[in-house]
Amino acid sequence: MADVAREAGVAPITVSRAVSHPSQVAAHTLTAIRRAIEQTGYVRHAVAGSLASKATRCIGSVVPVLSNSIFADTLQGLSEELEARGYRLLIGSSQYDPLREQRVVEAFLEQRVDGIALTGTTHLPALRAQLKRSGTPVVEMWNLPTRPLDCAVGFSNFAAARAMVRHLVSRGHRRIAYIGGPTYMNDRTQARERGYRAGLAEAGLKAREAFVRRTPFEFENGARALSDLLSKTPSIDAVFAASDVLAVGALLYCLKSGLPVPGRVALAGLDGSPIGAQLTPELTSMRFARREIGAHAASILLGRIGGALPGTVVDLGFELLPGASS
Amino acid sequence: MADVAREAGVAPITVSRAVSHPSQVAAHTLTAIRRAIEQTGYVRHAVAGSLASKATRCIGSVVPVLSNSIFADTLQGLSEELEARGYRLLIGSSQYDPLREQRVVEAFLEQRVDGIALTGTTHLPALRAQLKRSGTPVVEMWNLPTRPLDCAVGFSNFAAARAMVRHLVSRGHRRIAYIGGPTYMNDRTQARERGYRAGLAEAGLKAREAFVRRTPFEFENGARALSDLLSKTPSIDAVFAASDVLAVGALLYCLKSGLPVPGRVALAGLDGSPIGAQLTPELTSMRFARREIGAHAASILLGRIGGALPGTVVDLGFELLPGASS
DNA sequence: GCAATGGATGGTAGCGCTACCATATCGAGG
DNA sequence: CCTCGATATGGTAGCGCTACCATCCATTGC
Repeated sequence: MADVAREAGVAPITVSRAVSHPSQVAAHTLTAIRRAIEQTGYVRHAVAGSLASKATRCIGSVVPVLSNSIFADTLQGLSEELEARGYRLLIGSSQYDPLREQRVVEAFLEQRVDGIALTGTTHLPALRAQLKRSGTPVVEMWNLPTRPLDCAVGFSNFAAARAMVRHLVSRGHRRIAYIGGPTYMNDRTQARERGYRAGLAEAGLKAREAFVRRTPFEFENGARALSDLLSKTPSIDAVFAASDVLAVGALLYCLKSGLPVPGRVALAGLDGSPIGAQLTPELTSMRFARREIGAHAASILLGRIGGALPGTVVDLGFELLPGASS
Repeated sequence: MADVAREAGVAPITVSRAVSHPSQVAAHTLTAIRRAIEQTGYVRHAVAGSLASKATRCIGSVVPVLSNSIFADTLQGLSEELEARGYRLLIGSSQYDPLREQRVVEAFLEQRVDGIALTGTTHLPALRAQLKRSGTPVVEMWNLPTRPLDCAVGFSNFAAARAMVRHLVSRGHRRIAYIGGPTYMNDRTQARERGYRAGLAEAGLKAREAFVRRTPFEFENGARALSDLLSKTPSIDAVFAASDVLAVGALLYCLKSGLPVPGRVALAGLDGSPIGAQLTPELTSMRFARREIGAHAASILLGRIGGALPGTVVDLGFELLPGASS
């Protein structure tokens, strides 16, 4: 930077301003500095800048996994919105493990990110304490917390699951089984399972533990769970899979086995994934505002960085996508 | 840090060592410092550390998109390997736009990442120059460059595509159409298309432009392209889709339309995506070492940071996954 | 015509850490 | 007993930038 300043015939501080706050520098000075930067091949040292300004212009985000495209859409929304405002996005994955989540967040705090976006509302108490102590703005995504850490944006996983069960009931199904993800430290999955039970209760149906399967989010597991349900409890007439990965796996299993859907068993998912819409029969699912969750999360964080108060909770709702599978 | 030092009764530099190079500090001192850190709630300031040590222990990576799980696997491999060695991964997406790739890399260089992992071997000349000038270790992934920027790890997209055409020919298909991605600044897609033509030429078949479709990687586009091919050139007996997203879209279109596969038209993809294996008929595809590409990229970069010379190029090959769709 | 105003630029100090060298301490060996 | 080397700890300087205040000049209003 000293080189650039010498080359342009100005003080280093003016170069700094030309790079970071161009509006505060006269047009001709700016031109001279830009040429000098070009000539010297200067690359701004963001690390030094962050240290001096006490702001990194980076936001850290934790998602369970990258391989599930539902979170990819949210990250895309986050990233685009942040980039437009001159911020960068750091991404970490927790692999659905709260301890890994904590470690990723600790690394973010060491990097002094200006804000953090977490997936879900269940976090280790130690992590909650660390976040509070650090004073870093935080937004929880993909569910509505009863007690937000700071801010949140998402939808009610409980209500979405209940609505899907209502839909299945309205289609005349009564013996509705459930395939969902593991519930340990996963508020979204827990809420969906509770929504399933609530939907049954509402319709005067009783929830049977024999109708419930919990398994990691992989196509094969959806297929395996359905096959198991059909053999152990053949009386079922519908399956609600609380994730499209599992639902698609189940549906493909039916197609492979020649089981009519919804003739033998009706199927419904959640998440509104693109692949479900391509299948025959089209998978009944639930659309969530995946991209918008990210975009809103970005806005909320930037607002908080700009001085807005914590406590914002945004509900983006959901939309039923009825398909021929139910 | 000064607080911690006072609390533990040592000099700040000893605290620094306790955090960064614990082996150089006596056991009892370490214990005292650890307790002091606990008590004061000290969080290491990685930004200041990076400035002083001239090393950020961060690697930047650019992928075309996050929503395609094939790159997610590579990122997972990268991330795990890096974490195990105390490095962190920054992720940026180019959206298949070389200008965006350049901007993402520029941001990485400003952050002074210790290494960069790029997807593909086609980059804007300005970017190549910037990377050379910066001296940052770089590894190109997912293809074998004729002229590597620095190091590379991947496989021959050309040979993989040609092998798939050979497979289709061996199954008796002669009028083989092609559905691939847009070729602009995308070396993988270009190589696959060349592989397709080479495979045809080898078998004494001539490549017809009317048999070729180029379209962005979305399920719907695979379906649309196949439908278009079947109506405009109904004589085709096989389609090679140079990406599983397009191939799955095409296969689902056949299932929906009641077209027998491979009876009416045989189908083959590339990428070995999990969904293709779940379909009926199972999609013929090609497995690439997606995770290993990332893991190797990490090793190579860390080697370069440790002083290894540039020029390493690793070919991880590919494996044909014959399915019932061809 | 002169103070008041505002825009452009510069000097200085310091962000929090670590590299480098210096120093202190201890036990082993001659 | 003294030297030597190994291990543990400390002092100092500086990484490259920006916040803060000061300065300077041109313009404006009365």
